[in-house]
Amino acid sequence: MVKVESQSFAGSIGRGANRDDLRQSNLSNLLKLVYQNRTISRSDLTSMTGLNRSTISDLVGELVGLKLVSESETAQAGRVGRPSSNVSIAENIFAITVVPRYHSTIVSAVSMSGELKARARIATPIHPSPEEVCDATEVALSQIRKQLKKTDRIIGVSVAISGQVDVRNNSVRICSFLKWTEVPFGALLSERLGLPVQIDNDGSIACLAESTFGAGRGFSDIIYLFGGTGGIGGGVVIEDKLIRGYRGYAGELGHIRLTDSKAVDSLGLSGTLEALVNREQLAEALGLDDPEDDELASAILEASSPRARRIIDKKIDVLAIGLANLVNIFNPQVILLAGFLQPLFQANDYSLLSKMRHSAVAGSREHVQVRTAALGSRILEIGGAQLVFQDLLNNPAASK
Amino acid sequence: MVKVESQSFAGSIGRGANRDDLRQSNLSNLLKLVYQNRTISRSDLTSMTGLNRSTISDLVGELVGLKLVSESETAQAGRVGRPSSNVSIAENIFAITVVPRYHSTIVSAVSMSGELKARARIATPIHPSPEEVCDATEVALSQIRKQLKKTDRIIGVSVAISGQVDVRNNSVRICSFLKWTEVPFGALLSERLGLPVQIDNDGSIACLAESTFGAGRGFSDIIYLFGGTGGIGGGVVIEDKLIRGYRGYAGELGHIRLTDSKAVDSLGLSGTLEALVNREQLAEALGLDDPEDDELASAILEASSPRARRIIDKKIDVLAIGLANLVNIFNPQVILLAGFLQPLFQANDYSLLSKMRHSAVAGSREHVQVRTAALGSRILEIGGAQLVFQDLLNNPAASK
DNA sequence: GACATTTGTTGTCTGTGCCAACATAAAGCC
DNA sequence: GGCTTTATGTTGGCACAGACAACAAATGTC
Repeated sequence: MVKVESQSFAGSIGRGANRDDLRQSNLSNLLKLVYQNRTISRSDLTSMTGLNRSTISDLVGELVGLKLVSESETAQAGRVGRPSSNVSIAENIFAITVVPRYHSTIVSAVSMSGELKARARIATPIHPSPEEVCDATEVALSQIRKQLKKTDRIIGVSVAISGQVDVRNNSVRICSFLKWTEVPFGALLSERLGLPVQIDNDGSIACLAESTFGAGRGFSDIIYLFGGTGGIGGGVVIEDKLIRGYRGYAGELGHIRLTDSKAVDSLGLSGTLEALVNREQLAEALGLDDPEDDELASAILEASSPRARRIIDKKIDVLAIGLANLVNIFNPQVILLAGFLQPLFQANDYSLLSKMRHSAVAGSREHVQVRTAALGSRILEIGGAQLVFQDLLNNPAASK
Repeated sequence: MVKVESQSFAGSIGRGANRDDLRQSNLSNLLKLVYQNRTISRSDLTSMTGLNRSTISDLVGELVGLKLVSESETAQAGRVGRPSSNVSIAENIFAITVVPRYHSTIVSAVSMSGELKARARIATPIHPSPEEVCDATEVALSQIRKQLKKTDRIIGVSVAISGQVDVRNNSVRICSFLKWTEVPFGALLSERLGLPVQIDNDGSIACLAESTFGAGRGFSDIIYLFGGTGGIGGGVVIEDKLIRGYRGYAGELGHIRLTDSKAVDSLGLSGTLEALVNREQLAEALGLDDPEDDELASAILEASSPRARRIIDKKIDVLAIGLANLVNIFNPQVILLAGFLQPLFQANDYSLLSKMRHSAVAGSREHVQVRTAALGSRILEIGGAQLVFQDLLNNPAASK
């Protein structure tokens, strides 16, 4: 599981730890295991944590008391010995995810058990003001609340921004798509809804989702690259942790300069990955006008005209160099490609891989795998929910 | 302080923590604080850890019992109240650092208190075999042992390799300067000396030193770039932790491709930072033949011929783009430049900074600082020693 | 049905850090 | 100098988290 905040007990130098922290740390670890597996047996918890049976019993009891997990009946049998009881994550704890898009804002309710229980799409102007997004979210939330049960609890809200987000101040630094600059949207929306709000870059959110529940599961060092209409975004996971940098702007992988080309990207930077590999150019080369994602994907895979093939090959070459740079910097286990980068990879994986390896240093290029992302269109909801649950997972006892 | 290994208690999901781990974690934190400050008062330890006075008393007592620290007299006065006693790191615990160079291998003994107590330089061939470096180290070590006292303890050895090191297997993947490929040098030297041996990339070692005791002190997100005869190496610290990647090859910052240039670097990769910004070209442009570091530095700073200035400016431009890429990827607090990159920066810092900012994304470019490195020619000894002490610092009680 | 195997529960124990009270050592004040 | 004030070290008792052992419960095996 990928951790957003390093709360790991006594992690940073200086702070000592007491018995209370010990308890919290163990509770947190246990809850994370249950969250990640949705349902898990107590005996598995025992063996995975290495803690004593009686301790697990005690800890699970506390989590049950906090109504964060529930114990269900044995279920699985067939093995010798007394069957172990199952522990399941609560199904009535919800995160609200907000995704502003063209023409509309999409708000969803995702349970801790991973279910998307309710969804509302509210029309907004093409370049909505912060207030207009707040309005839309408020309306959507009231609609969603009606669909939830009385016992359901909403614990927080996340917003996926396709731009730069200052995660320390919970504010949008710059978002060209929304035409926002320096908007303290976290505080704004939080005051309006009366709920804690976390905003984050969409690439980081998607990376979080993909690394925990998607194709990155089980890997500790991951690079995630997403190609969309807004450009190329992504995220980096190192030792199971999403890197954020000093302010949270880390991971602007699309704006890495690779060549001397004068072509510019969405931020006006020239010769970058995003400037040379983008959706519009591909759509144009394939004769498509504002295609859907899957439409573009099949067009890329089935392209036959020499011009289109040439352009696709060129983009693969540039992507290969971009990936090689990232391989040299991070020595990752796996690179995940999403959005239109996915069909680009599939169109000629051999070429991409061999050219990437050719530009990468010996050690790092040997083990690295390139894969397509596994999560579909709901990825921002999955990642956004995780962002919200993270606090709870890190500090279960505070949820009273 | 920068941690090499994440042992941070309950850090990775799954493993639970018991009271023993709690104690070890607190002991470790305390020892790290003493190590980092060389000498520190008990009251400072209390306030920095947040632990109780009596707990600190107990823990320090245990560290004294382990002979890892010693309590000295009050020393500092002037403030009201009973003066706090000082705790100092042991001065008789040593790390051996091995640095293979042209014509010789340099072996040093560095104490935990940061003192370089003994040093031996043994002549070796230009491209020594692993066995020849082992031989040299063995001879040097016996010389060094004579200079140490009976009570001095050597706890481990580190080797700084100017090449790719698989830190998992403790082996050299490839080192062009030594002409080694796939050499399990850690095991080799360890068997010969009967001491634990850790090998690592010189850039990582230098980064470790600079971030803990040098110009990176106090920063949590650091990029370190070193320019030497072998090319450009470096390291990256994120949230106080040196990134290693899957195998330990991370941080090959010199081999990032920036342009379409056909110039190749030491690994044969074209258009990379190292291919375009290197020592040989600078020396040649300045009319120097195999200059010393300081000689080259002053020549860069005092260059007057138009051709030399033009070449220097060109290199600054390329460096600016390289730094901008790193800024976009990592959103660091500070970038540290060492080796010949240092005078290059000083030659025209305004140009470097403005061009770097021009190619970087808005958020990240605002806070980032560029500084020159603070540690001098002993940096590999300082960092290498830290590598050796890391294990002890992470697990003080095991040192019995 | 007897037995082995695995898991959950309960009571006891150990050890770790906290706390309060006291002792100690300095500075400030008269 | 003697008093108070302030800050620190020390000591004994305490609370509580997790380990451990013994027992109970639930399943499979013969």
